[in-house]
Amino acid sequence: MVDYRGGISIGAASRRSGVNIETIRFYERSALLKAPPRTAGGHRVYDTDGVKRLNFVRRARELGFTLDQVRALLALADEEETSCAQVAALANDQLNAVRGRLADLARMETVLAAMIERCASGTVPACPILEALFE
Amino acid sequence: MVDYRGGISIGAASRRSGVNIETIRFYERSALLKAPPRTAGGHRVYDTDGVKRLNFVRRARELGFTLDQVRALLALADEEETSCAQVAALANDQLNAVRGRLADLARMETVLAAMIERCASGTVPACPILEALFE
DNA sequence: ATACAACCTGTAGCGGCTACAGATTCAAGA
DNA sequence: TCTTGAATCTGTAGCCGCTACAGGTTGTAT
Repeated sequence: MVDYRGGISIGAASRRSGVNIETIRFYERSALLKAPPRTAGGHRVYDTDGVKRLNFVRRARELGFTLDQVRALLALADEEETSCAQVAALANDQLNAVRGRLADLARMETVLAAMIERCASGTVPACPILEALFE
Repeated sequence: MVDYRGGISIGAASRRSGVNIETIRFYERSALLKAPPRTAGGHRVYDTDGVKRLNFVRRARELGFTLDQVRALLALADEEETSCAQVAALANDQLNAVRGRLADLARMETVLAAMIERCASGTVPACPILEALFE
């Protein structure tokens, strides 16, 4: 009864942030999030700030930032004078990485579509897809 | 001198196929490739067919097929009557997966670019990127 | 014969989770 | 208050697709 007062359980924090319970614990182990206070019985207690951070991590992850980058972003967010330039630099790196992957996938799409097209249209003896892979 | 005759070493096969030596051994362990014959001393010996298969795997991987899919493709390639339809089905699955990932990345690109744009243009008090991540 | 590159096996690590097992604690009803 | 049953706890292992060792053995050129 002297429990969770004010705060919420990890399950509730998970529901509110959209971050899996196991993942929250994993983030804590990975020093991505600092360990929250505990109830007398040892259960983690989260407050609104904790949930905010979980949301932050989830959104950053959805944008493809690595855990290292998220750690860096969180550190910057915690500084007194937020240096927007450093944040923008990280975001720019990530934008470039995303664009690189987009280009890769676009190439893959083109090749796959062409292979399937060739397969559907022709009445070739051997499978043109396998042929293409063997070259 | 009774070695490698006809065939080539794993290093040569690696160079010719563009597949890392360690990765070749990993593929063998993963039952993706069957174990090649050995020299008297135990070194792997590859022939042109082996190199062909390595190239096949590399190309399939470059198109984003999982190792399970590559295994399936190789199995289909080894059948007497190659059922092109099954191959095409696998390729289609992969095309859909690629398109899904493309859509995800496109979304990520849009959001990142918008965040950076906002950061560059405005002379806002707090960093707009961090704000956006915190929402 | 010697040197040294290339190869061998086995194991462990990466990132980013996810999935247990087995023990404990919490909250609600009787 | 007692009892259930859900939620939480820790610790460990697994997933994919490699990559990187360590420590030992072969292959080849001089």
